[in-house]
Amino acid sequence: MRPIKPLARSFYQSKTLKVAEALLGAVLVHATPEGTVAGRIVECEAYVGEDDPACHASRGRTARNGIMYGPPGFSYVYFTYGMHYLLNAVTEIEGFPAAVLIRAVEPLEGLDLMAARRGMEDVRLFTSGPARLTQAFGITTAQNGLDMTAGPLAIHRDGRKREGEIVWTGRVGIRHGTEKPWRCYLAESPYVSKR
DNA sequence: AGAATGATCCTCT
DNA sequence: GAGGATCATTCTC
Repeated sequence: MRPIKPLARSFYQSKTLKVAEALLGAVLVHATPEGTVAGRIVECEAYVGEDDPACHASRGRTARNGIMYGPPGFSYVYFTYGMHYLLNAVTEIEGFPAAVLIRAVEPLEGLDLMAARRGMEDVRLFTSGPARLTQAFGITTAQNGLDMTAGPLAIHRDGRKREGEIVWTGRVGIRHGTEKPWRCYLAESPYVSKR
């Protein structure tokens, strides 16, 4: 009943800010042998090109950030703080490094599996943060570089009309580039990460 | 307020 | 190659 068709590559091959806003309300799905989990995206951030000081590509292409230089619609998953994985969707044309960080989703399917992976029962804390959601979804660097227009990790358009107001603020958890209002979220959602 | 915890990258040899 | 700073965070104290 859920979303059937993943968002196409053309959706991602667009201005990153536009993609970030359009992803609000879309549904992230991850199918694994353990089961399938799904959640509605309620918070995103844009990281745009080598001139964006907060973007991993700000110091040029490396082995780690190479995925962002590739074609749009692929996953960019990286490990940070010695314990956390963060999920991005690559945007814009091939050769231009940019991506949208998925910061929070509203749990829709696979709640039991999310609880098991998170080791807690509070639904509000399952996916309300970029590292929380990757843990709940079972996403690690094993999922880096996957084509999200097809396959086990994908983002689907939600059939429903998007409800609620969209808010833009500065990005969270970065040192440089905090003045750019490139974080967007659904104002009414209780699953937005704090701050 | 600070610890946890390790991959990555920069700056030297 | 080795050493050290830096981290798109979360949880607990």
